[in-house]
Amino acid sequence: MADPLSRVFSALADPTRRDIVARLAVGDATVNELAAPYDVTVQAVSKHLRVLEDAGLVSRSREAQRRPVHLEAEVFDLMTKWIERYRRQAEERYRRLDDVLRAMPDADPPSPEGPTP
Amino acid sequence: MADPLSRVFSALADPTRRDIVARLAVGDATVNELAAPYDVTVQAVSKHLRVLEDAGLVSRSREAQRRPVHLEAEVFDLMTKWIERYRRQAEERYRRLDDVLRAMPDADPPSPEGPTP
DNA sequence: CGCTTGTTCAACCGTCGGGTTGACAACATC
DNA sequence: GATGTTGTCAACCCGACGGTTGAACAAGCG
Repeated sequence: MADPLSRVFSALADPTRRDIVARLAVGDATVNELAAPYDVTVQAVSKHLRVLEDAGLVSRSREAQRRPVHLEAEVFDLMTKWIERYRRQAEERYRRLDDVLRAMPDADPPSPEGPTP
Repeated sequence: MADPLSRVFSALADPTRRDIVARLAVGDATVNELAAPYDVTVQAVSKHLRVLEDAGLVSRSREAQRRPVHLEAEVFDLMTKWIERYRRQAEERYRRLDDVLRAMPDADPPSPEGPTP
C-alpha cells in the first residue's frame, strides 16, 4: 500500500486513531498521555502512532526520553482535494443531466419508463 | 466496525475503490462495465461495490437484469466536516500558541531548554 | 421451455491489521 | 552503578480483507 492517499484514508479509518488525532488537535502529547484514556496497552498506541506517522499525519520529536507527538494537519488537504474533486464532478454531472432533461425535444428517447404514451 | 465515519474512510482506503468512485463521478455504470478496466474478476468488483454501498457512497437500482451503480456524493460531507473540524482546531491552537509566545513576559517558564541563563 | 447475460452467494486461501506479552534501549535520578 | 521511567522492537494470536473458483439466482430472448 504505497500511495499516500491510501495511507491517510486507512489511517483515519480506525476510531482510536481518529480519537488520537482529535486529542492532538488540542495540543502535543506523549505516548503515555495518549494511551491513558484507553484500556489498551501503550504498545498498541505506539503502533497506532506509527501508522499515523507513516501517513504523514503526525510527527515525533525527541525531548530527553520523551517523544512528544505533534499533529501535521497539512496532509488533510490531500484528502479534501480528492474528495472535493469528485464531489464537484458528480454535482457537475447532475447539473448537466438536468440541462439535458430540460432541453429535451419531445422525440421518444430509449427511456424504459413512459415514452410519452 | 459500526460507525459510519470508519466505514467511509475504510471504503476509500482502497485504490481500486477510489478508482471506482472516480469512474462513477462521470456517470452511472454496471458492475461489468466497472470491472472491465481491471484484471480482477467481476465478483471482486461486486465485493468492492458492497463495501462502498455499506459506506453509503453508492446505491444500486434494478433495471431489468442490470444493476446500475450510482454515486451518492452526500456522504463525502461527513468526512470533510470531520477533517475541517480538526484542521481548524489545529490551526487555531497554532495561532493561540503564537499569541502566547508573542505576549510572553520574560519570567522563566518551566522550559527545560534555556531558562534565560 | 431452454439458453444466454448479468450479478450475487458460498467456500476457501493468503495476507494484513490490531491486539497482546516479553525483552530491550535510552535517559534521569538516587 | 542500581533503579525507575518512557518508549520501541519482536514474536505471536486471531479476525477481517482482497482475491479466487464454482454454483446459484434473476431476467430477457431464441
